[in-house]
Parts: sequence; C-alpha cells; structure tokens
Amino acid sequence: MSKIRTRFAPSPTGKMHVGNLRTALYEYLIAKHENGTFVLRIEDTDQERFVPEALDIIYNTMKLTGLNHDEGPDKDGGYGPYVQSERMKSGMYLKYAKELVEKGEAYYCFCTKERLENLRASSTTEDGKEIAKYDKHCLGLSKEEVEANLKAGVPYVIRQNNPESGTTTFHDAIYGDITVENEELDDMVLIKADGYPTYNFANVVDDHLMGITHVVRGNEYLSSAPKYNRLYEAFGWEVPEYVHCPIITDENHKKLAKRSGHASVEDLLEQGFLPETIVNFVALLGWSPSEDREIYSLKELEEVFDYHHISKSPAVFDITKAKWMNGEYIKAMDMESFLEYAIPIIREVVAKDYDLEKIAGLVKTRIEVFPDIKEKIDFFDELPEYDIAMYTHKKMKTDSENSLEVLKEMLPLLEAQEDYSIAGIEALCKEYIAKKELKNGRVLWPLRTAVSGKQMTPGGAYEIMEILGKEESLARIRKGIELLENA
RNA sequence: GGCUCCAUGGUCAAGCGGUUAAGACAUCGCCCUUUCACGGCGGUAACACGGGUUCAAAUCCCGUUGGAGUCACCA
Repeated sequence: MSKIRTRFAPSPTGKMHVGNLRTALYEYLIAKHENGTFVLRIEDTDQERFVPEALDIIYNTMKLTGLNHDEGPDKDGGYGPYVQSERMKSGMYLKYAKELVEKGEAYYCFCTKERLENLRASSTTEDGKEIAKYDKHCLGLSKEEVEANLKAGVPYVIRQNNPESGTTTFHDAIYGDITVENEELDDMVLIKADGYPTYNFANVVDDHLMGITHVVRGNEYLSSAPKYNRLYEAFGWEVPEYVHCPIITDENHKKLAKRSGHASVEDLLEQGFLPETIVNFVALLGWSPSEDREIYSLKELEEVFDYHHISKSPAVFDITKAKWMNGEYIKAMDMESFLEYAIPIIREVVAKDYDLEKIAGLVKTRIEVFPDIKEKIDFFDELPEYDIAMYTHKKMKTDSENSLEVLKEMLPLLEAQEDYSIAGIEALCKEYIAKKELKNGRVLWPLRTAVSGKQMTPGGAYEIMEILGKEESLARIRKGIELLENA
C-alpha cells in the first residue's frame, strides 16, 4: 500500500471555522496514524474574497493546535508550489482544462452574466426556489465560432460537459456508494473568466498532482462529489479515498455559523478555551474512539484515530460540554502554565498589591474558562456592598445576632494575632471554636461573609484572610460589626 | 421545490441480528465540606412512526414523517 498523503486546503478568506479545523485535524490524524504525510495547500483562487491576514490566521492556528504540516508553502516537499495562485502562473490549470475540451469532456462558454441570470430567472418558480442548471447553450457552438470568439477576445469560461443520461456513482468511506442521475449534474465552471480555476477544478487537479490519497471534507460537499468523479474519470486518474464528515451544527441544528458566537477557533480562544481543548473537543464531534474515554491529547489521538469510526449524522457543537472539557484541562494544568493564563486576567480585576499567585491557586479548580475568574475574585480589591441577610445561614445555624457576637469576640483575638498565614488563622479560629464548643460553620461563615461580602467565594475564610492580610481583614470585620449593629 | 444525506435520552455518543440499550455533558438528589467549586455515590431521561425479512430487529429491507445539506465565474 502506498504511503498516505493528506492535505488541508483552506482558502484564506477569514477566520478559521471550527468545521475547517476539524477537517484539518482529521486529515492530520489520518496521515499521522499511518506515518503518512500531511500537506498544507493554500487555495486562493478567489481574488475577491482573499484577505491577506487570513494567511496568518491559518499558520497561527495550525501552530497553536499542533497540526504541523510536513509540506506546504513554507516547506517544500517536491510537490510545490503549494499556493494555487502560484501554480496558476504556469498556466497548468488551463492546460488541463483544454485537455478536457479536446476530449469532449468540457467546452468553452461565452455566455454573459445577464444571459445566465435570465436563464435562472425564467426557470424559477413563484416562490423563487427552483434553480436550473446551465442549458449547455455554448456546447452547440461550432469549432469555428469558438475560434472566432477566442480570437476576438470574447470573455469565456470553460465548463465541464456532463452527460444528460445515465448515472454516476462515487464511493465515500463513510457514506458508501452514492449514485446520482447525470441529468442532475450541472455543467460547472472549471476555468473562470479571469483565468483562475474554480475551487472544484483546482482541487481535483492539485490533489492528483500532489499524490493525495485521502480527501477529507465536510459533507456540504457531498452533492458536488459526483462531478469530481467525472473529472477524475475524464482524466483517467485514480480517485482518492473520499472521507466526508458530518456537519457541525449550532444548538438549532443548523450549520454552525458566525452568529452562534463560537464558530471559529478565534472565537473560542477569545472566550478562554485552551487550544488543547479545542482540538480534543472538535475531534469528538462526529468521531468516537473505541475505548470509553474522552480526554485525548493530539499525540494520543494520532495513535487511536481510525477514520472508519466517523459517524454520518450531524453533531451539535455543545458549548456547555466544551466548557466542561476546558475545565478538565485547566485542572490538569501545571501551576506554572496556569499562571501564565490566569495572572493577566486577575490583574484586570485586582489592582491592589495582593499575592496574585495565591489568588490564582484558589480559583484553578473552580473555573471552566479563563474569564470565569473575574467575577470570582472581584471582592479582593474592594469589599462589595452586601446585605446583612447574608449572615443568616440555616445549615450553619447562623443569623445576624449570633454572627455579630462571633465577630465581636473574634475581633480582639484577630487584632492580637500576628501570624496571618492560613495555618495561623486556622489555629486561632479552631481554638476559639473549641473553647466555645461551636460548629465550625457557626464562626467561619460570619467571618468569611464579613471578609468577602459574598455568598460564594473561592476558598474559605482562612485563605481569603491570608491574602487580604491583617489590616484589611480587620477593617472588613469591623465594617461587618458596624453593619450588624446598625441593623 | 429538485437532488443528496441523516434519524439511539436535551446534547455528544457506544451498539453493527440475541445487551438489564454503555459512557460523557447537562439536569436532579445524597455524601464530603466554613459557602461555592472539586471529589464521591445515586436518580430521571433514548432506539421517530408503520410495514416487512427472521425463531429473534435499535441493528437488514421498504414506506411515512421529521431534520439537515446543496442547487454561483464562493470555497
């Protein structure tokens, strides 16, 4: 069996769609699983939609996610160039298209945009839904007429010539054999009026020339697949293994689009997802491993990935589960890497001179996504306004009255206390609790409330007081006493 | 609308003729605990429907219904 070669062929038109990333990932995994070659090819045949920054986005995301290519524009493997606009310079696409024209598998078309629009309009029903295929008008042109038009410089495109009867069958690794009536096949444009090949055509030519063995694509391309097959057949080329993946949808089961808010890798990164999570999560959309397990690094995926386990039905991108997974990754992170992500965010909320690393430690197991940190630690800089009803907690058996008592009794002890480490404060509190024969909650609840002004906090009274330090802790407790007394 | 594809809990999904129909997220309850979270334990919840084939169907076939994708000189 020949060595596997896969390719990721994005067009630089904007952000990296997660569906795109998954395609790239599967291509990468199919290749790496078999020790094959993963190539990056840039499909920039649409000059109108081309956006230069998109190139950086492509390279950056691939680097960030670890999908390193073996060949590409920046890594020649002997199949270059790897950018279609560069490949076009040699006139190769046109050459191949002409070969098809000679074989009768394609033809020149001089139809104007207006004629095509009229054609469409005339075959459209009242509800504006029915769209016709090209009527092969220019197929009827004589050789002489074509020559004359070409000589006169009339703008032209080259279209595929599909038969009007019979059927075409293509095979997909996931969906099996799919057969369609040839009369359904539109004579798609191969070479555009500007001389560039269309995506469909360049794709086939380049995949062949680059020796690509497995083609992974989203199943939105399923309906155009038969036309590809005809192209391969017309050229007499071997058809690669098609692997169509199910669509990734939003919660409404519609193709994931920008408005969902998490359609691109950039969106996800901005929302505080780790690259590892994105890769892991996206791998599991439409594919599942044979063992009962969900957390996989890229390396591990390379080992277990078997594309035959890709499923057929669409998968909803469940942001809730993605967050859970991100939380798992955060918990598993070593402190050092966690701090790199967390500290900058903590700084946004905490301006005072507290030990940010300690704050980070408090929060590490309590967040799913980095921005979650903010609202959890907003009380450090400034004690929020809070209602004294917060002192009342049924389970802790506290109310505003006994809370006041506890705070008043603890205040002098805490004033006298020098050691404001967790252990120091704990020892002090425990001693008091033991002496008074109370439950922990009876005294710790009021303390934590006074010191944080919040119902829920990361860490308990000890942790918070250690970070706040003696002076601030005492100030907040006095404030609590004052509030309770004035109630 | 034509064509194509798809159909197991709210979501991701295992299953590939014989199972008490896994597991995960979410949700609910309990435990742990100074709150929340983490962690642990447990619960609720699914084979769209109708016909076949078969001793036996979530699994195979047909139909219905539902959903999606696609129908560009975009990719």
